Amino acid sequence: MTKSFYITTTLPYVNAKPHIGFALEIVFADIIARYHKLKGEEVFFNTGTDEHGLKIYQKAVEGGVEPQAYVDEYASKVKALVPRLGISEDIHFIRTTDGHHKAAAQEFWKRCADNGDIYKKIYKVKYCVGCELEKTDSDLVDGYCPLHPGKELELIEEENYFFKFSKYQQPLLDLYDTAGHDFVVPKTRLHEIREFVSAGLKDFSISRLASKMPWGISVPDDETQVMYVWFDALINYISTLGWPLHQSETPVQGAASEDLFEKFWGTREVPNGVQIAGKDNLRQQSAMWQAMLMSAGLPNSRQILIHGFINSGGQKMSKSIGNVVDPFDIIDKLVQQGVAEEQAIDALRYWFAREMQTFEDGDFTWESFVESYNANLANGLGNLVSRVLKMAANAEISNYQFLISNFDQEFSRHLENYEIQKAADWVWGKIKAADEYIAKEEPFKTIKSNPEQGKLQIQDLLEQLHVIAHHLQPLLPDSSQKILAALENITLESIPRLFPRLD
RNA sequence: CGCGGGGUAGAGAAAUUGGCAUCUCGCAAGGCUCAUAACCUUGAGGUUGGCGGUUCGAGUCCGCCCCCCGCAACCA
Repeated sequence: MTKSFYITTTLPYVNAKPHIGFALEIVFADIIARYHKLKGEEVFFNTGTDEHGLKIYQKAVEGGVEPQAYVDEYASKVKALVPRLGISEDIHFIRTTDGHHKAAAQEFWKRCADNGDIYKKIYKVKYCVGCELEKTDSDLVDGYCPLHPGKELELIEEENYFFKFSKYQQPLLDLYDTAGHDFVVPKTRLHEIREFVSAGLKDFSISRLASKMPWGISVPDDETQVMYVWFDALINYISTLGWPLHQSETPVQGAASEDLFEKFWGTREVPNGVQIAGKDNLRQQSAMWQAMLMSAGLPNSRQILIHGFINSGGQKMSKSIGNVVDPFDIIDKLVQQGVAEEQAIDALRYWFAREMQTFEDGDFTWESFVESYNANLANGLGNLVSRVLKMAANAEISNYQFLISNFDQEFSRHLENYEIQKAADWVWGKIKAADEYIAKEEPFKTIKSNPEQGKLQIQDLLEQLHVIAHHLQPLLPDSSQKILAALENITLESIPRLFPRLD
């Protein structure tokens, strides 16, 4: 039986351009998805857009458009950006305004309610008249809104539905103990969430008054309330698989036609869902969502991967500092300097994979990006491809029967553990080894003194290059294909010039 | 004493169970000419934040102190 692999990103909220952090996340997910696909597994790779909520509603109203029209426009923009990061073409893209998602969210709610985990409670919110917005305690500075420090906050009461998160404290702790040390990766995040849950859980509100915030999914059997955005958003992980198949009377456009849920999300005994998210999402992914799944009587996730943040010039990216880095600006900048678009995309993917420590924070500066590009892509990979293929063409070796086309064990182990940086390091170790081989054996000399021996050395190098290109497939989909294609039929004219040096 | 993560050449990072402090970039010298002014070799550069302890031996284990960064719940 073919193994099945499921991975999902979080869904970006559609009120702004996708952030570089999301680009990092989806590229990581894509590398992992491609790896599993190349191993012959059946892969379901999910992303999409989170489209409900107050902010979106307000933006739409400000712009004088219907919320649906507003999110349609943004969703199509996000969707269009996906191929610009070299993401697998067969990725599934779910929108939380899709009909089958809404139906799934309502069914999910019902199951939690049937299990006695949803109740109504008066909810007090602090409201800043200046901003005309609700404020949470963490928004406040010394008890005042930082934007309107003089104004007293009003206390508003409204009745909302709450989810019995507190009931799941022990079940969650049990889950962390039994699901394995790699339930949350890296371990330190598992430790963090365990500490958080141990400290005690408070029930949280999961609805809003429809009269105040109409842009959401209706609460079943209560037209006056809509679901609070992220309660519905998390459910996309399974609604994308067509859950709950048997509850949907009429097929909805975009919904899966076969029962993909068990195949990819797995069962209680063998959970199979892998989620990747930023460190800001640790609680939602590994505590709240897990409690929600338990409440609905569904299998938990298999694994949750928590990546770090990208700082800019040593500081947190923020609009007020003006140091926000847009991933598409990086690509555009490379293109302006003469790098082909696909190569620019691969260069960005390279940076995410190799220059970011997979689960730690990283720092982006254009200078260090260029430095790493020149050292590893231009001088390292690109130059090696040129010199090896040129030698082969000169020696009139036009093709060669390659021996190895499996992933190396060590490389595989790194990717199975989601250690993307270590996997990339492995490949660049091979590149270095090939350069050293050339310096040591000097096949360009041998070919003159002892043609037969020289040919063998060059074939050895072609083999090494083939191994490198094979292992680069998940990381640099375009460049690796160009190298593999060039190896098929080697001529002086067909040598690809990958990653021209930047000034 | 709220929770968690850090501090290792100029910069960024590695270092199984304690066992020669290593790698990349940058810098200096040499080599090579197949290659994208690339590639290879060698070298300079360190009190591993501080003090004390355990040990034949500590970046690693223990104690105290100093500094940095996240989180602190309905910010999606």
